[in-house]
Amino acid sequence: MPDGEKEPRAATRRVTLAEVARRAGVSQTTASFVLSGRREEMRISAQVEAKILRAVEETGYRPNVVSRSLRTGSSHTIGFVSDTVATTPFAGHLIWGALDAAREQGRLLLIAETEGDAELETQLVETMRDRQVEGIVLASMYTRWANVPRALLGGPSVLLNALSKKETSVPSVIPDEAEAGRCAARLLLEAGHREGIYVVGVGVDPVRTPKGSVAACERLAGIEEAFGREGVRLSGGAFLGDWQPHGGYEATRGILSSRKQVRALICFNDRVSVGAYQAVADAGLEVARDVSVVSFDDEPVASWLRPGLTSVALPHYELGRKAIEVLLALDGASGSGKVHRVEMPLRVRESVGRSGAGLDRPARRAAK
Amino acid sequence: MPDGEKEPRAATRRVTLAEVARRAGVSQTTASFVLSGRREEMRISAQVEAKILRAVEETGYRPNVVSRSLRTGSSHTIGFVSDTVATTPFAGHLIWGALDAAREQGRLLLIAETEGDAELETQLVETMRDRQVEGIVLASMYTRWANVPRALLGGPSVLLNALSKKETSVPSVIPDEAEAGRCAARLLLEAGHREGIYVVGVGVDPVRTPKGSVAACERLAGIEEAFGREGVRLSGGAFLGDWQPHGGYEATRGILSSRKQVRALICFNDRVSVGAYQAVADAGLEVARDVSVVSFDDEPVASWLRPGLTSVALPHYELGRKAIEVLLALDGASGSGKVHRVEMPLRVRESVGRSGAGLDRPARRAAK
DNA sequence: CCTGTGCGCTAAATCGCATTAGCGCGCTGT
DNA sequence: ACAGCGCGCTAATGCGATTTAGCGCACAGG
Repeated sequence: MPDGEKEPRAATRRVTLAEVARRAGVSQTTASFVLSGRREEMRISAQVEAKILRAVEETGYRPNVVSRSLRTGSSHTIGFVSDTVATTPFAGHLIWGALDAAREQGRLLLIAETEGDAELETQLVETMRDRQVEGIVLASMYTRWANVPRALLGGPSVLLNALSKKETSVPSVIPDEAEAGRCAARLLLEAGHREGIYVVGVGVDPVRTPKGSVAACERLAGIEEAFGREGVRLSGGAFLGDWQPHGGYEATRGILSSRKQVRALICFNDRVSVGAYQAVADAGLEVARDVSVVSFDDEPVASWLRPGLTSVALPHYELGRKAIEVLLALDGASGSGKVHRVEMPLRVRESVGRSGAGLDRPARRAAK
Repeated sequence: MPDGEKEPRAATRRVTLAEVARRAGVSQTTASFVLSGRREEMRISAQVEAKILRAVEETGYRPNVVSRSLRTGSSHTIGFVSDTVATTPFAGHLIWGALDAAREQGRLLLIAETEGDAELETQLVETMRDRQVEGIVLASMYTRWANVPRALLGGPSVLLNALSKKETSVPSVIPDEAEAGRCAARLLLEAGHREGIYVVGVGVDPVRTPKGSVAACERLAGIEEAFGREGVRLSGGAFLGDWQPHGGYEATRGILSSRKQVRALICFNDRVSVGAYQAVADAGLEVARDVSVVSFDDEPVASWLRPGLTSVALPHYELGRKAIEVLLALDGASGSGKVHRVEMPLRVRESVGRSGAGLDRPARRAAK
């Protein structure tokens, strides 16, 4: 056999199964059976198989997935509808995970974005069903409570990073925010912190959290639970409508100036932490030595800060994967509203110091 | 008419065009013509049209796109294949723009990711063609030279954020990096800077740029062109293999310690700038007052830094849009390798100060 | 009265594959 | 010798739309 000569195959008409069959001198049926791996089952001889495979090779035949989908009713495609893939940049990892899981199972993803528009959401879900998707993942970019649009009930679906407000049969995949809160609290406890601990992002005097944010509520609950178990109480908190650096800066400045002792901050995301770092520096203090900081999300910026920011990571990649896995495992009436929680791993860096490391420790005994 | 009672339509079998036709008492053909807006052309009476539309309304008919695709050969779907959507988080805006442009033209996006694997790339492109996509956008997450995989030639396609190494018929959409370089340089010139200007990210003594990076080459070329026109020369540069904060920090530290006067830094991306800020602070200097900084990309972090980082933005959203527009405007043999450049807008913040603002200006006269 | 023409609609083929039902052949058993 | 039974394969149908070819009817013209 000579060296495989490869001409740049022109954009010519595609080869069909019928042509392959004709070339191999068999029926289309036989070719179909062989190519779908049902040779044994259909007792097609090995010779015939060889002829068909050769014809496939020679013609460069590729099955037309559209046609197959029409016949079988499923397109090996999954719809991924999100409110905002792009506006929350690093949540692209949700898609990444979903993409990987889908590819492993021979699926592609059809994606669309609603930008929070409910009508558009319904429309897009229907457009996807029109394309015979096997199922739909409805993703939110931050963990929140959402309404399940009716259109979603027309077939298999999964909520990603969202919980239904009402009872529903649609399963959810979300990060385990409560455990993340406990994890952050335990970390501070282990470093010896028992007082002068503030949360930045949510209020505690009257509990106050950004609207609809599951993350805020569950993280706070987790934090208070873990502290409560050790008899420790938060010294205060600062509510923020959105968790951006500027708000974090102002809030932290407020905390640092008006209270007595500030030993640790639990910032509700990394952007807030960025602001907190700036405020700590402005106050002539040093993160870790004077004020410990724990954060959530683990965005890239967490590793860019100095000292490196210890953060409980949002497992976006894993969430994306899990959503696809749950979706594809769904059959019929199963699923039934189950909530799958994915662990949020702790990324330890240098922003937490031992209690009293930077100052003498007058308050240590006073605790409890 | 009573209030529209809405029962949660069960996941029942879909209504087909045949059923609609039967219900309206007309042939499938007629129904098809009406629904595809060819009523006038086919001289279908208005009454018949009304009957059909009513039947559609009553049954909630939605056309099966798969079937239509089989017949027409196109699925109103565009393939979007990227090397890494997710690893470079904020480039998700590429997808965002593409998504918007596609939706405006009634298309959905089928996406996949190669993670740089050429074989996988070919495979995915073929998988998409198997699904009868109208065309394929092959996107790169940073502007670079790339090989056009053969599979791409099997139909319409566009390179996004990438240039072909060889002559090709595939058009490209990329940011106008050279103009961005000129823009950054002009900004410094306007602020009175004429010396003590360093680039961070690429070398200048022997020119040295990260492998395959169009951005690095063209930005540098633009910078030198704009400066050259005014008789200004770069005082030096620091090559970095990858543009991350740590490298930026080290490089800037080197520049600040070993040279005489450092008045301005042109950092080749925002991450490098993050490191540069830290190094400037460590040296007891202040950004803008002592050392001006201009950057590229305009990632979110640019606005988080203090003082805010002036940066020439990568127009990801616009790039994504443009790619889809170019793709859909492609017909047949047109396109033919045209390179579309999208303007990179300047985002002015506070990191550039007037030359000599922070010190007395002994060197000012010496220039030229 | 017959033919021709245009109007308004329909029958039927088609897209490419999966799948059900069944065909012809050779072998076995009585 | 003939029925019965697998074996190895094929004919034909259907998925749900689009589209080509053409049908019947009413009306006009000769």
